[in-house]
Amino acid sequence: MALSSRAHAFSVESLVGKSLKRKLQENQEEDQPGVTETRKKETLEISRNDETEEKRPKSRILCPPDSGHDNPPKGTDSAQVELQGSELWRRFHEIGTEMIITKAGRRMFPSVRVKVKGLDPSKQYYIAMDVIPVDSKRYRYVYHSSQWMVAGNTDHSCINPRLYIHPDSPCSGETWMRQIISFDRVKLTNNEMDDKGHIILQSMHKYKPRVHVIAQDSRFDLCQIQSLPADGVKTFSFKETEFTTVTAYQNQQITKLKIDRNPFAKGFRDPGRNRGVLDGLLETYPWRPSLPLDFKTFGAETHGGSSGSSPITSSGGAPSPLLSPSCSPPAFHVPSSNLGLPCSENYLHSLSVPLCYKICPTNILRQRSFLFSNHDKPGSPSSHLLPPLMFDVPALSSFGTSKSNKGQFAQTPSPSGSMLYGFPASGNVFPSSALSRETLNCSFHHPYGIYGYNLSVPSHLLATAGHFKMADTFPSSFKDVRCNTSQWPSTLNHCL
Amino acid sequence: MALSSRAHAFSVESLVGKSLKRKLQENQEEDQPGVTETRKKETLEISRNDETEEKRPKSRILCPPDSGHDNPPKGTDSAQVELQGSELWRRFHEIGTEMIITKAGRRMFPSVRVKVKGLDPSKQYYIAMDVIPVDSKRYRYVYHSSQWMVAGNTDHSCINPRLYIHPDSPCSGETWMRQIISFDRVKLTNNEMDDKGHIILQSMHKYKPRVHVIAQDSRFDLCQIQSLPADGVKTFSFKETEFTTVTAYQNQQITKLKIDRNPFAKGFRDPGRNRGVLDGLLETYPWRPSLPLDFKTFGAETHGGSSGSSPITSSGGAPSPLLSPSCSPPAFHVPSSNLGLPCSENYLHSLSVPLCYKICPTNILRQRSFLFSNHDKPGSPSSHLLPPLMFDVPALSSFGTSKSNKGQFAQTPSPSGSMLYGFPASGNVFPSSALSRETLNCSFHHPYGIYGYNLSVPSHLLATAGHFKMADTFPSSFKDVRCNTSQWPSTLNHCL
DNA sequence: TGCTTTTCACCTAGGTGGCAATAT
DNA sequence: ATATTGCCACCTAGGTGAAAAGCA
Repeated sequence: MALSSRAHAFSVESLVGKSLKRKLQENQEEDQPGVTETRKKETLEISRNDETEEKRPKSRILCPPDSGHDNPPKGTDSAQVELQGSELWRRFHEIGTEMIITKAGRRMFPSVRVKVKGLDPSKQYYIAMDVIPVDSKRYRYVYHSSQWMVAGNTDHSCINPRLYIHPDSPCSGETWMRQIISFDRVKLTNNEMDDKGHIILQSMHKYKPRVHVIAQDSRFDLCQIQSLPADGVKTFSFKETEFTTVTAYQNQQITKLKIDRNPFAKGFRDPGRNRGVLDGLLETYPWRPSLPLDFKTFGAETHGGSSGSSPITSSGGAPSPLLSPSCSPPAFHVPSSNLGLPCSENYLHSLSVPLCYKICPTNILRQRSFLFSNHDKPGSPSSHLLPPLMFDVPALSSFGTSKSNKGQFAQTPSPSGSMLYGFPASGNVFPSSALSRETLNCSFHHPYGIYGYNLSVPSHLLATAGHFKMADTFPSSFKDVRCNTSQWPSTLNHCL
Repeated sequence: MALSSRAHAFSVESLVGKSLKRKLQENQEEDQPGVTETRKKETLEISRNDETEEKRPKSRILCPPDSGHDNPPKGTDSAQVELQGSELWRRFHEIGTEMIITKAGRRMFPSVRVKVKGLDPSKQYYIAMDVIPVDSKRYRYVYHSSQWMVAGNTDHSCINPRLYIHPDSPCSGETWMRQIISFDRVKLTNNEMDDKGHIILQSMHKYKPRVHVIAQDSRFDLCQIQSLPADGVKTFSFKETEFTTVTAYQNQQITKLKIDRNPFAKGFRDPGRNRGVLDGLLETYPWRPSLPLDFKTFGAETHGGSSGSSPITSSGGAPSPLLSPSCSPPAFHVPSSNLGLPCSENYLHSLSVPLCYKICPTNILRQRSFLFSNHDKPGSPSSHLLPPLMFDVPALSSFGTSKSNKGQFAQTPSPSGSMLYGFPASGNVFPSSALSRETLNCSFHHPYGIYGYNLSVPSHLLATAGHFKMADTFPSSFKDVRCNTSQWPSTLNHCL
């Protein structure tokens, strides 16, 4: 790896020394062969919680700092948020996380990814992120001591931080809870005049991202609210996500870790090193249920972003078959499917993929084909891993797909696709995947529209049972095809 | 350009001859220097309408074939849909449009893009697309005659076509009408077992895309509807968008036109030809308000996709400063801004960009900063050209941006970004851009969050006036920053 | 003999850190 | 003496048609 000559001159040796010590400790934590993924996670949680606002042993779920507040929010009372990829965050945090900010805007790496629990499944929520100053100090990196030192004061009190509303907002609690909520696409800028909606920060300052869960007032139509309720907001932050803003990396350990973990920086990786290829795979496959290969290279250099591949078991509700990776590459994760198929090699970072839905192959299933609609943008782009309701809905397209469909998911780029046989309806139509499976009475042998989306697949639509009576829609003259739409809904109602 | 040897052997000469004749005609239509953009458009409309279902001279707005139907839809009665990029479609249609279908799914080129009028601005609509058979024939391309011949019959009556719901759905009529509604990301497949939501077609058949405007029943909460109303659907189709499905191009004129017009096929363009570079620019800048350079190369080969650069004036409401290109490259268009700045060279095809909003630079504007929310995913990815409500909202960030912001828009990739100072609210909060401008009392000198999105920016959120009282949100101890959210909404209500 | 599938080079589009030039 | 900016090579990710191979 090419290192900044300046940084090299001052701190290489001390940094490397430090780094190695930490690695040894981490290996002890993370690389015990007999420890289950979950137990490893818990171990990490406990140690991590030493730094978080609220210590909850054996759980990484973080209660908001303002819980029990005088004006208790409605609809978010029991909300819990857990940081995903906390191992990677922690590794950066131990070194002293730096985030580059540029005029044009720079993504965060790692990015903030959370899982939310305790929401009312039927309520609508906004989820948002902002970045607030950790203190009022300006910092300066001292190379010879490899430390950040206070270099002055800054008054942040008059700065209104920009709030980044997660693009899937608003969305039902159920849908939010089924997803990994990712803020991958947030960009940081030092341009005070930024007009691109990026989060504006000052360089050489310390900041901390926050996540807000905001209840949508149910009295208002989702599309007609004129203002938000005065309550119903719960805020979460994580100590390990603190970072110092820079315009160029100061600590070369940070540089090294970024290069190692961020797939977009792969070009700077040292090809001679042990990791490299396999680590890249790990980042590409942030979550893989059962391939032992994934963990082969979990040596001294791989744990941070990838050892976290240990799934996080959802604490509320049924354990999800699609679990979150501990690493937080900006990539979006393509769950292999809840059927245990391995992910194909797709780094679906800024992929735009059609929503997931599986539709009855009408040539095979001549009778009414079902389509399910999830109005809550289930395949939302930035929601990783956890398949939307859609994912279970699907169904009959598995017939005959064994040969052709494997390894094909995520080849689609479209961030837009929402495919229905009928009409979109509520995401709450099928509260459980079991229902849709039963409804469809189909067997599952293949992935069902498991497309991880990092892109904002703005689909708030979704599959619905439905069908076109083609015979009706095609008069003998095809010149003026008319869609007698009154045929649809009555049929659809059967499915909904 | 390398041509299929087979195709070449049979039909090169006749095809080229045909092609040249058409080009001459088209040049007559489109390259009269004294004719305004709008008039050119109208000329084309008239000739195009010769082929459309409903002939409406001087207007390319197409009434749906089913208007006046027994069961008149509610909420879509007056809906009108006009095809964008019809010049390009028409050029393909004259040759005999072919669309490649593959197992993995192939995009359409041109893609279907429409503009909708006559909606109730405050109502919610879904907009969807499907592809239906034009007839029940199977076709075969006869090289020596360069014609498609009937080769057999097919029974389509039992096939349920997949309906592709536009990812921005549901969305208010106002927002829909402000956008070019693009179906760029639709993919066609010949895989009957497709589980990726692509539109399934049979090769060597003729099809026609349709666009459906579907009224959302206002009695239901947008997020809680269980089924769609039995009425309120209006369907539109365009003769010039008919195409024959193929697995490999048959007519080399089609191949040539695709290569010339589709930026992704640029690698196959003949570098020695006149067009090439500048045509590429034209496709990259589908709409440019005033740069004469854009039209310099409108020679024999450029009209189809780019001559359409002539803006289409919105028939309903105030003329939009951001108009649609006639061409339909799969790219998404980055309007230079409604302020007349030229687009930077961005082919924002699968770009994911943060929503557009411009926020008061708080360092300059210390008083309450405004943030506007458009609940209707205004910067939606697939909605090209026409800026969402957001675009006007912005405001004060123009201070001091003159130097740094030019040519920067669209550098952002995030399909997700929704940036607020406060909370998202309804897209109907600011029914006109004038309002927001007045509200903000700011001058416009620069682009305001003009980000074209092709990606599904699933943002149905949006900017709202708002502010963080940082002094309140930052207790002296920054360890546990708490967001006393009760502070927000009351403030926001002032703005909403 | 057709038609389909696979693979490929060549594009678009954009996210990385390095590095030299330029501010401050 | 630092900090910032702009440009770059090098990545990821995916959309093209060509051409060869495969299939019926």
